[in-house]
Order: sequence, then structure tokens, then C-alpha cells
Amino acid sequence: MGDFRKKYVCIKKDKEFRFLFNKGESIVSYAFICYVRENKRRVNRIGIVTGKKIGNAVKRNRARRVIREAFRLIEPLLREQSKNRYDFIFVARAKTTELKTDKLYSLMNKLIIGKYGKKNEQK
RNA sequence: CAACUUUAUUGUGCGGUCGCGGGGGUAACACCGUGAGGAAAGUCCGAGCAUCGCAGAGCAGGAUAGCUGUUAACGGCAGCCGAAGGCGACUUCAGGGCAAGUGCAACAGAAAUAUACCGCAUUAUUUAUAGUGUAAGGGUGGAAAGGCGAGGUAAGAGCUCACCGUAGAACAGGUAACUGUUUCUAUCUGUAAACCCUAUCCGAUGCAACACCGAUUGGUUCCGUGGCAAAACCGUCUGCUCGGCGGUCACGGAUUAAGGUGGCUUGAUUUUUCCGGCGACGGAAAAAGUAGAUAGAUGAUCGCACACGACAGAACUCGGCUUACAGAUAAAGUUGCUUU
RNA sequence: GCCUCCUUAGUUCAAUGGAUAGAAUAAACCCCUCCUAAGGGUUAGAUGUGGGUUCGAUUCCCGCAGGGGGUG
Repeated sequence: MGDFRKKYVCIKKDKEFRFLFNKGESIVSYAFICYVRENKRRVNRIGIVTGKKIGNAVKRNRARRVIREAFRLIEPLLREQSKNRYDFIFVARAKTTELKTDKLYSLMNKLIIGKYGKKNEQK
């Protein structure tokens, strides 16, 4: 499609997932695990993994939605604060299902913006 | 009022803001309208739809198992019959055939489908053995020659008789399963969720099916042309057999593989009313327009109300079954207690 | 999504419908040794789960639960 209106794009291919798992930096928290790597495209990209361990289809969907919503809120902040664009892969954990988007949002703010936002300001 | 039985319905609701999938709309925005379930689940049955195979023939294999009906079909459902359980409403049942044949029945017991350990009776003799007859009594076992009484007998035995059970046949009633104050007969232990027999049904594979578009290059199959060989072997045609078909190499053409589009939602549709039927269900009329994604769409937040929200998320589509489920509501019925 | 197979000691496997469900190995304790290893002895199982058929199921049948494999 390649339209510029979309703020972020999904990662779909298995190769890219494996690449990120191997070579990305990892951020671990009780709610999720995140693999990040710089990206030479114009947009941020996101992939979400919800394994079978989390539960049934409803819980997996729930985890996916919560992460996506939190990322949607954070994404514009990232764009403002940093010139680079990144690939993210979020792996959901068992506790993700019980959390609300508020908490995830504040967590992401701390971990991701705290790390990648300020780095570039210093440069 | 309490304890139950059965059936049905519902599964937080309303409004605002941001965000997501499909559709309509626009030059492009804007905007409009719409968007998970009773089980969407398990994939256990039955169909539609699609492709393959269709010169067939036989065998194997699988499924079902009271009867009648219902349906597109079913192993589902409805009504009825029989058996078991419950005081009862009612619930549960793979519920054909061991009288077609074969097999199995450990241990115990004398003996497990055919026999004589003790016992009972009799014969022979050396008075304790041997032979013969016998299933009334003994103990074993889940099961011991259908049960019990009388006659009968050397002692006994369905050997005979009465009563009762089981199975089969006849007769009567019922569409049928089946039932019976009837009659006759008897190779009368259990097991077919043991092999098997009987009746009925079944070709195979599944939307990742399948159809169309598709660059270089590679592979597969088919067609055409040319060379070499024509028995056997090998391959293929549904699992097997019979039987049928096909030789191999090179070149050219078609075909196909990442991906895309269709299949993909108007269908054995849903709701209401009337008619037929005990019921499952069928018929007629009117109205509704009802998710179609392709890494896979429903979330966040604010306000109000209460019981503070269970199980759980469509992936080709339907009809069932099974399993999970916080509660709430309604209807019909049973039993017990109290009061009148 | 669809199609298939499996479930027995902690682990890897046995067991024809019939006694108290075996074997190897691991674990614990004891013996042997100056000590360790090896060797010897002893010990401990709801046959995944709920029903059914049967006199009696690990075994036969049905429903759940869990796990594995194949398929673009």
C-alpha cells in the first residue's frame, strides 16, 4: 500500500521477526518483553507476539489490543522526540491480560521514550 | 412455605470523545451507516459446494442396531414399546441374533458344558475295595443343568403331572416394536462394547478444496517432431486382487511454483401471524436485508444506573451432538409440612 | 484451519480380559571399603480423567483433558 497517512506499519514476515529476536536490543519488564532496532524507513514498525502460554483466544486478543493501544498513544511522542525510526517487537506475558492501558502507557513512556527519545537529544 | 423434576428466555445497558475492519460516498478529504456467540469451542456425526477417479468386476474395510414418523441428510429429533432406577414428577439405556457356527470362563471347585470327590443306592467278593446307576444333600464360585411341590424309583432324575419363569411357534389385538386369565413345543449357564451372522448405508479428498492472472529462472505433467528399443522389469488407475493403460532420450509449445483476484456470504436464511399435526415438523402470507478479515478488525477513556458483569472471539456455509458457563427471569409439574 | 497418533514408577519401556501390574535406570537407607566408585540388600506407584459392557478391565466401547506428528 505504502501510503503516508498511516503512522505505523505492521511487521509481517517471519524472517524479520527472527532478525529482530537475534540482533535487537531487548527491554524486559513484568508486562512485556520488547526487542528494538533502528530502521532506515520513514515510519515506525511494530510486531506483536502472543504465544499459547498466555491463554485462550480471548486473552490473546486482549493482550494484543492493549499493547497496540498503548503503542498508538506513545507513537507520536516518539516521532517528535527522535529523528530515527525503529522496529519494535512486543512479546506479551501472562500478566499483560490483567493490566490496563494506563499502566502499559506509563511503563512504555519510562522505558522506551526514556531510552530512545533522550539519546538523540544528546547527540 | 420447603425440597426437587422438566422446559424456555436472557447473558450489563445508555450517551459523549479518540482509534480499528468492511461497505456506501468523494477528484481527494469530509461524511453516512454497519461490525462476534449460545456455545463462535471440541471437530464427534450428517449434508451442501469443489476437485480427482468414472472399461469395469470382486474382495477387504468402516458405520448404524426396538418400532413408527420427521428431515436435504443424520449416529439427530419427536411419539410409542420394552428393561433398570426413584415415594413421585421423571430420568437413564450400542435396546438385533449365543435356538447358525467357533472361541473364552483365571483362582477356587469332583466337575465350567461336560464330569462322580464326599454322599445315596445296588452288584461282586477278602467288610473294605472295585464296578454300575444317580445331581436329592455337601462345600467352591459371578454362574452348577430353569424353580418349587407331588407322583415315581433300588436310589434318583422334566422320567411324569400341577403351578410359575425363559425361549420359539400358532391364534387374537395393534401400521409396527409389542401385548395376552389362550394353545402347543423345548439342543433352557454367561459372554457378540469376543470372532462372527443378519438387515440397512458408505468411492476418495477437503476452501491451505478449487478456478483465473503471473517476469527472469527452475521443476512437473501433457502435446508435436526426430533418434534408439518393443519380452521382462517398472510406473499408474481408490486399500487389495483380477484386469486395463503407459516404452525412453533431445528440441519446441502449453502447464505450474513466491504473490494477487475470485471462491466469500441471499441462505435447506431470520422474525411475526394463520392453518394442519399429540409432537418433531410441514404449508401459506407479510416484513427484514443480517461481519466477511487474510498475521487476521470491537479497545481506551469519561458520566449515569444496578445484581459490579460467567464461559468465552467468526475464518467456506448450514442441520445436530458434546463440553464450559456468574447469575437473573418465566412456565408446567411432583412430594412433604402448616393453615382454612 | 484441516488430517492423524499417543498417554503405565522421577525417566525409558513391558504386560493374552484373570493373583499383590513387571524390567532397566535414578532416588533414599543399610552392608562391603581407610575413603570413593563398582557390587549386594531393602523401600516407595489413584495405569491421564469421568462413565459403560463384563463375575472381573492397563487391555473392549464412549465422552472429556493433556501432549506429539503431518499438511501451504
